Amino acid sequence: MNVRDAIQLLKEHGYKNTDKRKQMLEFLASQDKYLTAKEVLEGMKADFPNLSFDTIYRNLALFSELGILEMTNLSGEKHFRFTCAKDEHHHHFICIECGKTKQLETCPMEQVKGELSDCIIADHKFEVYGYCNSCSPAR
Amino acid sequence: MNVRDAIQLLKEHGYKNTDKRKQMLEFLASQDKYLTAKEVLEGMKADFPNLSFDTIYRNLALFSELGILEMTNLSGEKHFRFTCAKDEHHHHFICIECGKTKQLETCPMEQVKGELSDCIIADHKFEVYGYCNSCSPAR
DNA sequence: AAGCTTAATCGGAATCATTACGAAAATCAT
DNA sequence: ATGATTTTCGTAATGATTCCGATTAAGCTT
Repeated sequence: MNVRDAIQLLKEHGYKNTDKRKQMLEFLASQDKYLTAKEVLEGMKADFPNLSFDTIYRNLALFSELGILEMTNLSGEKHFRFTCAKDEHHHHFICIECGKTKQLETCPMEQVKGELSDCIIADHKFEVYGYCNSCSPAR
Repeated sequence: MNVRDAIQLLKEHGYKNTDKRKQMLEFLASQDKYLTAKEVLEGMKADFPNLSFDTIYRNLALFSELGILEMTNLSGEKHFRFTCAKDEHHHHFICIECGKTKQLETCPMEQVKGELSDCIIADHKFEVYGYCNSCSPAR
């Protein structure tokens, strides 16, 4: 996924290509981390001083639906990041300090299926939190 | 963990044993699922019609700190459940329909450590969502 | 058992994230 | 350029959670 693909995807689904959407996508693509709606808004203030929260939230939700963004809930707040280049299913390590993320190879679902043979599995969440090599706590 | 142990734990830490705390613990212990603050409040309305949200939230947070409750964030809302009898580290399957939980044996952290040798791991979250055997979707 | 100290609770207001909505502006196909 | 449809703005509404001053209750001391 990249910005061009994302815009193409929007068009294919009948959504319009606006300056704000393009800018949002570019901003999100430039950050290798999960961002809150507020952080996205602030990252765009320079170019669009009157940008509304409605626009941010509506587009974040839309982009997530289309698979352009990945979404997760961190301490009660929605966070979004541009979908990783690697298209396969994956999980993340997330740095508590700087927010940077790292894709993980491990997915425990194959192993867990045996334990849940009597259940219908719909979804799962696996995330690892800690300090990345740049942020090892200096204490 | 059971209600008696929990009350003992409160005392050891200098917290008082109130009727409301006891009732909250009993209610939570009686439910094998994650509950929201509101659900706890409603479960106690019969006995304490004027119970305040402040009391619920304050005690839920306290109980979690002391390890009496397990907490997780489900679609943006805090949910709490009485700590499972099995004291070892574990994760949960959570039924989307009825909310009932099932402990899992699988924990992917041993496997993932190799991938994150350059990071300091502080925490992780693993949850599986789906339909339990009583709730297989009737469609 | 009464008094005292401190913690717990109430009731309601404040905060924060998120969603909703009518009016105005922008996009895209024609 | 025109018109139909989306998108955006500005702001209000909602819902969960936290905060706070005043009141009440627990548990210790005598």
